[in-house]
Amino acid sequence: MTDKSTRAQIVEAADQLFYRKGYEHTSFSDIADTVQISRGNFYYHFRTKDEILSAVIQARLAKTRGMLGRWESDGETPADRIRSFIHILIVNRADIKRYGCPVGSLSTELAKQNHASQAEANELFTLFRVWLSRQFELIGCADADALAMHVLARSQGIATLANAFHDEKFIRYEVKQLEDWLASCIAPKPRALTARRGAKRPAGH
Amino acid sequence: MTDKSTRAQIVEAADQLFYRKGYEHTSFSDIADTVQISRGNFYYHFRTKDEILSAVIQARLAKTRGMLGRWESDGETPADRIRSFIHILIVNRADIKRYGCPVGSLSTELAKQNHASQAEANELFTLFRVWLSRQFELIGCADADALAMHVLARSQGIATLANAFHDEKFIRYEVKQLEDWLASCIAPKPRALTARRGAKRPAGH
DNA sequence: GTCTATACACGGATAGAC
DNA sequence: GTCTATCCGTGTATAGAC
Repeated sequence: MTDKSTRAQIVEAADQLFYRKGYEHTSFSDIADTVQISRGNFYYHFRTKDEILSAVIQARLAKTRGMLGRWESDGETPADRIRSFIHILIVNRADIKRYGCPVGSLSTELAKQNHASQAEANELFTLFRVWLSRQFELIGCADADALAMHVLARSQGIATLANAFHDEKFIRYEVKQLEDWLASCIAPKPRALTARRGAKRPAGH
Repeated sequence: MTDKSTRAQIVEAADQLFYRKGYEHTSFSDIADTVQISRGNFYYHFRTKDEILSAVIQARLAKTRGMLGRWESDGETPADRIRSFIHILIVNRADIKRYGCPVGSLSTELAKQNHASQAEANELFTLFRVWLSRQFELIGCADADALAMHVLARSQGIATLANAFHDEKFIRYEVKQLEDWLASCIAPKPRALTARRGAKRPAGH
């Protein structure tokens, strides 16, 4: 199974490079050099660069599903799980500062190129969106999806500016703000932000 | 002055294309086709692609300074001016949905490429940052710069997700949230978010 | 299954004619 | 000031040897 190993190595190397240099800015040579194979050789494993991208996205999707599953089982409460999500900004702060958010920056790049894998890449966002939305539903929030999108947007903004200004402290500060927002959001006093209509927990879907 | 006209046309075309397709993804041919000149010709106006990028950024800086100046004179209060900033998300919602934020997406792309014009591009962010910060200072907020960064980050996040999900409604919803946040932020009740220490208005700088 | 050799297209860049 | 012709590097892709 040297084949599988080489293929996996290519995907892993491409994953890193696409994140750090961007998809288009990464060349076949870049990948080949990292994996220590000749350029000609790895066309045996992938026919086109697009195929590599697709494999990379699939790998990221699988990895993300695993992570969400772990948060699901580890987190005591839905609020804890949402905090797990917010906390990745801290965990990955060094990379975010240097390369931005892997999900957001890829999505942005592919959107500009009208790339075929655009939809595939957005699945990553959707994964987080649906997962976050379910947590907010469990808490009993009315506009669970809107809240999920809000958390996603805040995270993206933090990553973008931390990257632009190369500022880790900013991440810590804004993460704190976001955590405070979450706390006030899930335990609303009489005068809540959203029109409170009690916890609606749809059965299906 | 056909020279100046052609040069201006090139910068304008490049500006559009860099925004819509990204810097690297835009080729000399793309620009030449738009301006209706041959590829060879426009080397008379610019020596390298990087020079075009630099000119584009300078043009955007000038345009932005003009816009900030207009907001400055048009807005009655600092809060009005900040609302002007937030409101560009609405004004440009169609473009943002399709191409994201011109400032953020360029900054992200250049960061990944370690491009020489990275710092130049970030000046655009700084322009907004300093301007917003001054408005918050005028209002009398303690952490004016942090608030400015917060507004910038929220805006970036909104643009990124609106672009990924091709969703204009999301922009409207989040802009409303941001405006509400601003209102609560500049007129804090006793239990304010930040440790209130009264309005500190530094004279110098 | 991995390598070398090679072909092809394209983008960036230059020289020189008009 | 604009064009054509051309060069070079490199990203992409294939064929075929080992």
